[in-house]
Amino acid sequence: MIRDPLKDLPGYALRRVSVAFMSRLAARLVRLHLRPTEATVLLVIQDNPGVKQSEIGRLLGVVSANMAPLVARLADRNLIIRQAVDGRSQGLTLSEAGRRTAQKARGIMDDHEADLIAHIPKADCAAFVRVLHTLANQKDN
Amino acid sequence: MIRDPLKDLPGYALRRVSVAFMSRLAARLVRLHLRPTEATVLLVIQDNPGVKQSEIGRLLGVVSANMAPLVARLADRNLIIRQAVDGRSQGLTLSEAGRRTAQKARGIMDDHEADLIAHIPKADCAAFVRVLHTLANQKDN
DNA sequence: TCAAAATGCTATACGCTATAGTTATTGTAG
DNA sequence: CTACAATAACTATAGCGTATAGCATTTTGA
Repeated sequence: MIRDPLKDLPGYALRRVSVAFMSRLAARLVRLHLRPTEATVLLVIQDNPGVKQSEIGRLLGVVSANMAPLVARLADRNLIIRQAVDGRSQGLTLSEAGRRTAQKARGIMDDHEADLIAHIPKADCAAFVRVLHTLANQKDN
Repeated sequence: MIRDPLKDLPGYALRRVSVAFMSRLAARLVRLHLRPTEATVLLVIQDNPGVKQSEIGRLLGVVSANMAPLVARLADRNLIIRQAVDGRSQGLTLSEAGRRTAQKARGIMDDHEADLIAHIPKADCAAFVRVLHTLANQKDN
């Protein structure tokens, strides 16, 4: 057995857990031909009809350069509808197909979150979630 | 303010925290011209002189196809030395320069981990670390 | 001894991230 | 009202970590 110098680094464990978690989520979403980020964008639009893609980007921490092709893909698949709200920005809404897909995506993501929770010892779960939210809501750059 | 349907998903928070954490680590390591994975590989070699790259890959969860160019880069920079242990595998050791770099990398990573810990409310820190290790050591694929 | 496993490798692709730079529109301060 | 700054959407490009497929060689073990 070889020594593991990263054994005791919480940050490294965080990274490993996140990667594994994300890859499982991606595997579940292939059924809908959605990438994880695409799915999250669909959910945001579902909850905020008429939202602008720049607003979604700010919320999710996705720069506009990456929002553009992402939104274009969803529009090309007729999952969302773009309607100009003024000369430079468009409001995004789910199409009928988009609503169905978003609903399924929500189910998948909820299941996936439930799986995560299920693997956490009950006694520590609340603290764990609390810390994650603390860290996530820190203006960490 | 727009609604955030991901607000209450711990898994999503996990992902965001991990990404932010990694990007800060990467920023700190540019000084050594090391990527995060390269730094972790250096540390593993430092702690396990003569280790084979296949062993490192298994430990860190990096497939051999990705270990090959990674190790080649470190060797090209004369940070590590490859010595054949048999016809197909090589033992990896740090060079003098590699030892210096690994030492600095360890310092950076320790500081980085300390920063993470510092941002966690003390009361929940132990539980948080416990959960991370639980999740990390689950056979999650 | 011979087939299976292991090792290192190339080529290639995907997903998320980022920066730089463009065009057009809107907002605002003088 | 004009000039300048900010906003929005976008293209092009790149870096990093991840993955699969396939290959040549060597070692192992039934």
